[in-house]
Amino acid sequence: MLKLTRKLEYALIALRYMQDKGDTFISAKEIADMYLIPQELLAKTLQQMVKLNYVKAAQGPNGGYRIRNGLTEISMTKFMEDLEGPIGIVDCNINAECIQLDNCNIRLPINKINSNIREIFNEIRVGDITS
Amino acid sequence: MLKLTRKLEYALIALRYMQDKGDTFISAKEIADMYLIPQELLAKTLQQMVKLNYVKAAQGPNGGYRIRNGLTEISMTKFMEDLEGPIGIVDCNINAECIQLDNCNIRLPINKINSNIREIFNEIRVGDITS
DNA sequence: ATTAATACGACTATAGCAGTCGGATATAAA
DNA sequence: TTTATATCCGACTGCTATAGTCGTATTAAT
Repeated sequence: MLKLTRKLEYALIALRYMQDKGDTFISAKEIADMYLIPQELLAKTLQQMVKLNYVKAAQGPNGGYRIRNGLTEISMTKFMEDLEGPIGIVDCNINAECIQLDNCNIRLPINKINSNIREIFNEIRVGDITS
Repeated sequence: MLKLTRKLEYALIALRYMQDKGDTFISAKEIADMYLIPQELLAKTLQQMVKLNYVKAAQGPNGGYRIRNGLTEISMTKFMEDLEGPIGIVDCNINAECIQLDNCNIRLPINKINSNIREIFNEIRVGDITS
């Protein structure tokens, strides 16, 4: 219950590591070996972050990934939702295809809680974790 | 990501319904029919809440469940953890069997976030949802 | 007795997540 | 110009927590 995904964990670990390394390109392999993360999975995650313009990639030998400038300023809500889709502690927060809907007797307070959680992550920046 | 379990949803829906009905015993079937919830699953959840002394049960015809007095005052953190075990957005919040541990470079900030989330649910009482 | 309810353990099913594999492309260095 | 090392990307398999089902026993009102 209320778990983060591994992808998110791996992404944050990688970002923090790259952050420490400054401007040089770091390969997925290096990070995977360092933190005992499945390399393929981490690579895919990094590639997704390339598309999101979170990191920059360089191919070929001595290639790898480098963190984008200013990334640390974005909120965790944006970061998480970019990687994993909308945060919703129940399904109707996301797709609203629940057979209940109006009938549901806990909908409003649950929605409120969901907002609270998004708010928490809004106030945390990626840099708060990776620095 | 960051989902509540169905069990928890069903429990809250049931509690709210029972709350509205006052002192009479309500059968699992009645609630299940009303909210299109799998009856067996709801029944098991209610039975778990009996053990937790959250609700009182009466067997036989006209039996069912009744909400315990004062239940609405307990925190959502306690409620959720009683039903589903510890809240932990990552595994090391719970069992600490991670191969990383000291090596992990995001452990502290992630732990902090976990505390924040537990804090949110600490400040919400069950009655805030069921009343 | 019959009926309608809880009690409870064992079982199966599902789906989202985690991880793997194969092959293509790019590029730096030898 | 060949080789080695990296990203890129889609398809695939595996796993596990959650979700849901079933059977049987027990209880109690009518």
